[in-house]
Amino acid sequence: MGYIQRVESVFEIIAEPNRRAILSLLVSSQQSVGEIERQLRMPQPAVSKHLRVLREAGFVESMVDAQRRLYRLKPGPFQELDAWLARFRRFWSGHIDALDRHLDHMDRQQYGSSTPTKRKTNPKTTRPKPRTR
Amino acid sequence: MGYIQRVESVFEIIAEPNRRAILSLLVSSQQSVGEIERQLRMPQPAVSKHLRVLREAGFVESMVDAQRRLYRLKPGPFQELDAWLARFRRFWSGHIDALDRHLDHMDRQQYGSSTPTKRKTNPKTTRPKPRTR
DNA sequence: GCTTAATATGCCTTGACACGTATATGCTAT
DNA sequence: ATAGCATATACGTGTCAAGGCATATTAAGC
Repeated sequence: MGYIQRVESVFEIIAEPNRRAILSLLVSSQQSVGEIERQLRMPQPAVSKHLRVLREAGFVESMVDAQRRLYRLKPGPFQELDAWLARFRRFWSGHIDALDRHLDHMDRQQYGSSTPTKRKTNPKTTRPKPRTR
Repeated sequence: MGYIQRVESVFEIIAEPNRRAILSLLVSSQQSVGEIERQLRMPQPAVSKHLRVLREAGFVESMVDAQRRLYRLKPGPFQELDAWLARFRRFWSGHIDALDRHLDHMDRQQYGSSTPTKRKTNPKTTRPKPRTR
């Protein structure tokens, strides 16, 4: 962990499972490093390192309590995540019409979410020779 | 990119900036690989690889159109992200009372979100000798 | 058949990051 | 001052994934 202030995006921060676990712990109430360490069965340096990343990214803030540090959530990055998600929310929330418009924007053909190794031959679609480039 | 089906979490998927860019592109409408390649100025193999990751994670689905593949969004993973975020939503959305309750759950002391290298001496707090462990 | 366009995949390299361990720093009470 | 607890940091290491490049696959038109 060098001295260079790596500005990681909020997305990279929450990509780490242990960091998400810490955040989930802090939802109930603020916790000290030792409490987090015990509840998550995680070595103490790991907890401190993750907390540092979370703190520098604005997810948490720390408070001095004798020898301990109490950590609690801060809303900023969560709002940022929510703002990003909002752009995609029209695809599922509320009514389905936005999704539907998107769906039959094209004639229904075979859709698959897995690997498209075997392709169906599609003899009916006659298209001009591609010269797009 | 081996044959092993690596089940990455949705969080790891959207941690990649280029993948987020692709998802943002697909918000407006479905796009072919070539269109994404040109708009994002990204080499084609990179686009295909990211699309594969997104497809296997359920973020997008592909549709055959002659030699091209049209990709469009799928709602599932976004709902999953939204569900995770919902647990933290009480910290900022709606009324502030939930946040406030959390705030003055402890007496206000010095809070800082940056590195706590210099600590203030806190002479008033007299505590018993720590014997927790 | 061949050629070209469109997309997918394989291989290799490189860099970032999480982890473990040891150590440093800070605080409190005796 | 000294000891012990709590937390932070430094260092070395391994792993994994993104990027670059070449190549394979598929489709369409000649």
